Amino acid sequence: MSDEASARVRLLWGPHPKPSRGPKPALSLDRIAQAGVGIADTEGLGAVSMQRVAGQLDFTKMSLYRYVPGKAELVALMVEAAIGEAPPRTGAGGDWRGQLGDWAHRLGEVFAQHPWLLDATVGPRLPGPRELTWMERALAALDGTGLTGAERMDALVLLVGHVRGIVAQSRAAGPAGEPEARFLAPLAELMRTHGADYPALTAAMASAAQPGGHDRALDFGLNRILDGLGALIAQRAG
Amino acid sequence: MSDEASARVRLLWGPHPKPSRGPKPALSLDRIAQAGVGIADTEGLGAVSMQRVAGQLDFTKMSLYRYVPGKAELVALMVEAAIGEAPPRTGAGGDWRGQLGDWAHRLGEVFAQHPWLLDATVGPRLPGPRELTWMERALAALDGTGLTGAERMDALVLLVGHVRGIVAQSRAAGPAGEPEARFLAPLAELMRTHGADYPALTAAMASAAQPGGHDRALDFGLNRILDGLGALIAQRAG
DNA sequence: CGAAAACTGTGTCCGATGGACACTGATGAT
DNA sequence: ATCATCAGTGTCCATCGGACACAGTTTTCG
Repeated sequence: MSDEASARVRLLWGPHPKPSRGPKPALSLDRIAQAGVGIADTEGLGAVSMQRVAGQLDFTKMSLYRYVPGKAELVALMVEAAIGEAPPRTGAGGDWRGQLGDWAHRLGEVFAQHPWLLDATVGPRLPGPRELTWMERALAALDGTGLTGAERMDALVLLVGHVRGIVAQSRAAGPAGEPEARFLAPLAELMRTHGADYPALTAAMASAAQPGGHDRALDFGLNRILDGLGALIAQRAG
Repeated sequence: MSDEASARVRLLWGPHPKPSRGPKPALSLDRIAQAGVGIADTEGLGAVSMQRVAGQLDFTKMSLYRYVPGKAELVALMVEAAIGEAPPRTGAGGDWRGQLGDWAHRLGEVFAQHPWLLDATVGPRLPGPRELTWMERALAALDGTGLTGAERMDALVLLVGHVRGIVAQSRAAGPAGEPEARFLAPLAELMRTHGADYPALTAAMASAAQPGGHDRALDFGLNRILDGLGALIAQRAG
């Protein structure tokens, strides 16, 4: 109804009526989004500002406002650009477990390649077509199981929450070389001084510093979730 | 090592050596944190700025910098203040399932009361003593199960990820009255126009608009997780 | 063919943000 | 009594997102 809201929807969902008169646009939504993604990939979402993105494209900050209503919408475009095409349906129709596992792994890879997606997707926002396609794929994998629609949505939220949690943890551990010393070292120092107050935590961390890393953590939670879902599905079927 | 990092640790973990000479401080870390929490609770984390918090306490913005190195540290204090005391150990020592379920519910309540905690706890940061105590409680519940330390950590990440996911979803749905129309209505409109491209999603959403709400969604995922953990624990024991 | 309309990109301005720094006072140890 | 120490203030700055008016360019219509 409100044209501001509908403009926001149209930006992500189209249509994009191309103007007939006037000079041809020198930029495009795609180029702008890509520039933003590039900055966010290398310097984080905090480094993405209007002037920064415009500068990357050798344009003025205000030029961008001809294409994008505001920064929130720019970030939305960046999310759609970074999330990429949803993975195609894999495996047979009945193998919901394999499909969901594969889906979660691919989602984890996307988050790993664009860690700022975590920051960009907190809070209420409007999903784009690609994001909805991702959701569609996961939900379609649960077709044929006896789960209700609400349960399928809940299972999806559960999966996404887990992947996000793993990525957040892996980002805190600092795979990008040096940040490791900025958060893991102070925490290790803390455990050395206050560790006595957290016996279970110290015990768990002592044996948690294993190889395998976050892929193992992702698979651990994933297997628990899929086991739990499997139990429910089997119960519904039997 | 760096005094900037150690100052950040000392802010959350103490000690706070009180100065002998000079005028007595008119403010305190606690009052500052509480003021910030109050603002964030009513207007969101975005409304929290140095001047805003200072104004709430009838002080100048720069006064706060006598107590807090910067805004990031202020937010860290707010998180510690809002997260509250960790729940005491409940139930018997062996009832890991009941304990974890209770723990997750209490964590969900904290997030529900302070939705901005979602925004404030993205990205790498230094945990405070209360936050670590929360973690300690959950890990302690898994004592006696045959899980390794790494597995217990993974289980914790899994639980937290789920609770966060549920809170994020419930915030998007908009429990606070009017925001519902700003994100659910456009999405419903989208499903009406583009719904044909997302058959599984439309089917799931159609039956998902049930009563029960997010408590049900929280319990659904929680039960799946606990079922999955139970299967692993039983396997290790047997 | 010429004029008007529509559109693009730019320059300038604004309020608010986080933060640096020098300064004035107040206080307590010596 | 003196003086180092510390609290709160005032001023200044770069940067942020964004509003607005303007000049230049291109297409359509009279």
